This record gives sequence, C-alpha cells and structure tokens, in this order.
Amino acid sequence: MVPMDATTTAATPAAQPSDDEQLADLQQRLLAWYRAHRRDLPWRRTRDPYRVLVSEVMLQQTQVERVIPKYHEFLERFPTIESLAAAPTAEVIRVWSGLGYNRRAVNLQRAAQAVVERHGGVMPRDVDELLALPGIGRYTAGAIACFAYEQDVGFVDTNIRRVLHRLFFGPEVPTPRATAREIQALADRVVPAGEGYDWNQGLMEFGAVHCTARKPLCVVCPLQAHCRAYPAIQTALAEAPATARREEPFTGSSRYYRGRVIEALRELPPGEAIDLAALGPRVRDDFGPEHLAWLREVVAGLERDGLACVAEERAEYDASDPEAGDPARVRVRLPH
DNA sequence: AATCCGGGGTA
DNA sequence: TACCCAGGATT
Repeated sequence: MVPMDATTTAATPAAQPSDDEQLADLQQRLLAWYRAHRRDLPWRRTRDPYRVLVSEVMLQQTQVERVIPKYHEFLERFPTIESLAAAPTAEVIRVWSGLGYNRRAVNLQRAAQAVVERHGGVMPRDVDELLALPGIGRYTAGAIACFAYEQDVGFVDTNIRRVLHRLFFGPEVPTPRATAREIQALADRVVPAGEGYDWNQGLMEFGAVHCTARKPLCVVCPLQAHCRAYPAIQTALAEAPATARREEPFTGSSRYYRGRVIEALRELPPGEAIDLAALGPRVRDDFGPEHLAWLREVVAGLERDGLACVAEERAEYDASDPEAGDPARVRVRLPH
C-alpha cells in the first residue's frame, strides 16, 4: 500500500521532480553543452598519464593559450616520464622558460623521478598516492585520476569553484556562501557516474568561456533553471565594488628579481657558473658592490626552491669575522 | 588564513 | 597602467 504522505518519492507528482531528477537534468545539460562547445585542446586528445601530468602542472595558474605551444615543446624534448626524470634539471628549467612559477618545473621533474623510482614509471591511480608527489595538490591529483584514468572523482579549480558555487549556493559575490570543504564535497557528489571526464572538463570549459567571473552569459545559459545564482548574479556583479585589491608593483619586487636571475642563469652555457659580481649587472642596471649581500639572499631563496646551485669559492680565513663568507666569491648556476 | 611564487596578453 | 589567469607549499 502506498502511503498517503505526498512527500514520499513514490507519491511525488511528475510536475515536482525529485532532487535526483533535477541533478540528472543539470548534468545532462552541461554534458550536452560541453560536447557542443568544447575546444580541441592537445591534452584532451590523450589519456597518457604523463602527458596529463605535464599539462595539468603547466595549467596551474597559467592560461590555456600560453600553455599550448610549451606543452608541445616540452613533450618533444621530454617524450617520456623516464626522459624527464633523467634529464639535467637545468634543461628542464630552460625549457620551462616563459611559463613562470619556475618552481613548478623543478617539482614536475621531482614528481617524474618519484614515479620512476617509487612506482616503476607507472603513474599512480589513487588520489592519495598522487597527492604524495611533489607539486601535486588536491586539484592536480583529482585531475590526473580523472583525465588520465577516467575515474569519477571531483576536484576544484577556480572555474569549477565559481560554477558550482553559483549553481548550488548562489552568487559568490560579495562574499562566498560556501567553504572550500563544502565545494569539494559538492564536487565529489555531483559527478555523473561514468561521465567524470566530460563532466569535469565541461565544468572547467563552462567556467572558462560561459559562466565567467565578470560577464557570465546568463541570458543564453542552458542551466538557468538549475542555478541558485540566476538572475541575481548579474545584479551582484554590477554592485560588487571593483574589489579594491591593489596589486603590489611587480618591477622591483622579489618575484621580479628572482625571474631576472633565472633568466640570466638560463643564458649561461650548459654547466657554467657565474659569480655574483658578474651576475649582478645582468639582473639590475644600477647594480653595485653594496647590492652583493642582497643578491646573495635572492640566490639563497632560489637555492631553497631547487632553482639554483650555489658554490662558495674557498675564502681566505678572516680572523676578525670567521663566520662571514664573501658574497663576491659565491658562484651560481642552474642545478644539474 | 595569509603569503609567496612569473609572466604574458589585453582593455 | 591595471587586471586577468586549469594551484601548491609554507608558515
């Protein structure tokens, strides 16, 4: 006997679809949108875990259009995970030129070395094992599990965060209504079974070209009926005071000079080192002896990140200051 | 939670 | 010039 209670699933009228039916419709609409609008990107043509790894690390904070040529160049030079693991780090850093966040290059090679040494050259499938690799966080681990091994796992990048927040929580401005944990849990829950690859690619594509941060195309959005942010998002974005987050000046910053030093080291002949006194003028026009200690600190920071190697030439013993090394005697090069 | 980490394209 | 952008690691 069917209960009289109208709230039970069995008694729910077709005119009031269940949450499951709503979600299924949303999923099908997004998948349909993606299959009609997806860009032909190089890393969408492969499931090779190594190639997926390379693309995902490059795509961390770097735009698609800038990654595409470097992706081809990098794989031409390092076609296999073994070749990357065995290469001189200096060469990996050189090939990385133009992508920025150079630590990623070092971590990518370290990850390749870990896969070769700890996993016999086979990229792990489990998110937890992937997370243990250098430079691979929750996003990249999930992306590899999904885009290389086609597992139905959820993960969150800036596009997925924005899209899921708008759909399920409402406008993300002026302040987000959901925590990172809630978004991650949601991302895991809404992956359609067996469709994880297209679903996650679709969420990112949708966020990148349709449900954008500034000018979402709500008027022609196929997900209108499912969106907690529609149509309030347009008003919210219009009223949001242009986030007065002043960026600190880049020229003259530590980041700027780190970039200049790496740029100078890349130009050295392979294996060659340069002393600070010669490096200085290549990094800043006004360089003088008073900048030696400062440059030594910049180089020390790069060394901590595995981006530079420092060798101090044997100094004369100075009885008055036995601790101090002479910055002028320090030589620097890219790591082997 | 805040901060650091590059660089290039574009309005 | 100012602003944007497929995160991770450290503290």
